[in-house]
Amino acid sequence: MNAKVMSALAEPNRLQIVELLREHPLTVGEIAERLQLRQPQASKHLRVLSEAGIVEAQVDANRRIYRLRPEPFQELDDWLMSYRDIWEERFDRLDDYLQKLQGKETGKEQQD
Amino acid sequence: MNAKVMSALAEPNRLQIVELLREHPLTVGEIAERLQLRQPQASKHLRVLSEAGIVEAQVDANRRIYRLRPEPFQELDDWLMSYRDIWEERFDRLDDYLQKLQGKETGKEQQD
DNA sequence: CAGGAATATTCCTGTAAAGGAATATTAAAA
DNA sequence: TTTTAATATTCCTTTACAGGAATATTCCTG
Repeated sequence: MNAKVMSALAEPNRLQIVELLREHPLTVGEIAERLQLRQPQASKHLRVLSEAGIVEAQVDANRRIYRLRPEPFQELDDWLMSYRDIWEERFDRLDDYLQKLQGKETGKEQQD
Repeated sequence: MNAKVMSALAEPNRLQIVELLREHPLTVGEIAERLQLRQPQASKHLRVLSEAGIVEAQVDANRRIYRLRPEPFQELDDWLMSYRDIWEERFDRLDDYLQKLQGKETGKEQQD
């Protein structure tokens, strides 16, 4: 997984921007308004999201219409899939591991 | 989605810890060794991960065996699913939106 | 109980990043 | 061409956080 994507999403306002854009693309001004942000901060956050590949802008004269890009979401999904064993709770190899640890010390003595 | 989870995963070392733990639970010392971290830094990162609910420790006398918790991964998956329209690239409502923008201005004059 | 191993915590410092305010840029409109 | 709207950028300040080093804590073992 890409730490840049994660850190872009780590900021609450940016996460909210992404949630907003889930509905449909929006201009900077609309994003700022809906999220009660000042325009410059909105632009800055959008820049970070953009550099992380999470959003892209379509230029429409004066305005930029921002929308989500699918790639990071696909990557995130791929990454998550590699954890399927864990989050489906089929993950109980702890006992095995404890035994392995015991194994290293065995040869000395065995209490219960 | 929980921004706390995201920001916990935003730090590269912590992301690596999670990737390590995907295989199986590990002690602090082992994590530190494999990731070339000093023990205190490993402990600190594990604390952050722990407070985000991403890992939990099982106490084994002197040592703590850290393992992943399934919940954040499930949440992440749920969150991601709400973006399915986007990351499956079925997301092309931009045209609609542009028309909506045009609509607001229509009534004054219409150039192409 | 003394010593040592594994881990956590604290204190310090440097740095990155977020918000505020002001300003630059670009394109349309008058 | 001046004005205005939309957006981006810069500068400044404050704050959060990561790493280093030292130390505290806990538990085992002799």
